[in-house]
Amino acid sequence: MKFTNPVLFAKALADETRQKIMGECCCCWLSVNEIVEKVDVSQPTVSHHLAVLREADLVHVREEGKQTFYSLNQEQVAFCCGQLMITFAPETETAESVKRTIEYPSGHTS
Amino acid sequence: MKFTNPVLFAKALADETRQKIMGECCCCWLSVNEIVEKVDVSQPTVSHHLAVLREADLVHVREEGKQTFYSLNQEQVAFCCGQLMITFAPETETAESVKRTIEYPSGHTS
DNA sequence: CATATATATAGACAATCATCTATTTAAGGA
DNA sequence: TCCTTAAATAGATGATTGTCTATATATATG
Repeated sequence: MKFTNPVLFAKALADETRQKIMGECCCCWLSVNEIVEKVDVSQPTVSHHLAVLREADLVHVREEGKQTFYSLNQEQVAFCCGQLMITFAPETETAESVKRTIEYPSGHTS
Repeated sequence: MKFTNPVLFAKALADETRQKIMGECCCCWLSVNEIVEKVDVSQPTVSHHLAVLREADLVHVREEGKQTFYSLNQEQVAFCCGQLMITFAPETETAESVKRTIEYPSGHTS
C-alpha cells in the first residue's frame, strides 16, 4: 500500500465528475469507454480524470489488448479516509472505531 | 448536524494551508490572530480559508468582543469521512466498522 | 498492409482559486 | 471622542484546473 498524501487525496475527490467516476468503478472493472458512456464528458477528459486518480493511487489499472480497465482501490480510499478521520476528528467515536479496526483487523479476536 | 456535500467537503480539505489550519484548531479554540501566527500566510488569507471551512460547516465559531474564535467541528469531519468511506470503500472492513458505529453508537451494547 | 478502434497526449481556453495589499467594520481603552 | 486592535471584505493577480478539439500511439482485424 503506497501512502497517499492527504492533500493529494482531497484534491482527487474535489471534483464532481471525478467522484462520479469513482462511484461508477467502485465495485467493478470498467473500460475507459464504458466510463465515458456514464459520465457525460469527452473521452480525453475522462482520461485526464483517471490520470489524476492514478496519481493518487486510488484506482487499480488492468490493460487488456486495446482496452484499459479501471476499478476503484477501495482499500486505499478507506485508508486515506481513516487517516483524515484520525488526524482531524481524533476525539470522535467513529475515529476510535477506525483506529481499533486498523490495529486489530478481523480474525484477531483473541 | 447539517449535511455537507461530499465535493464541498473534499474541496475544503484540498489545500495545504487549510489542512494546517484544521490541524491547529482541531482540539482547541483559537482566535484568528493565533491562527495567523501559526500558518505563515497573511491575516486576510486566513480569514478566507476560515470562510471556506465555515461554508462546509467544518468549524465552530464563537465571537467574544473584538475576537472570533474557531475550533474544528470534529463530528462533522468524522461524519463526512464516514460518508466517503461508505460510498467509495463499501466493501472494506473499515467502512463496515464505521457503519456499525453510526448504527449502534456507544452505550447501545445490548 | 490498410483500416478501425481504444486510449493517451498536446495544446488552448475559460473558470476557479490562493494569495496579496488596501480598506472597512466593529469593539475596547485612554 | 480618538486611537488601537481584531477580523472581514474588496479587488487585483498569478497559478491551477477542468474541459474541449486535434492528434498520436497502440492494438486488433480484414
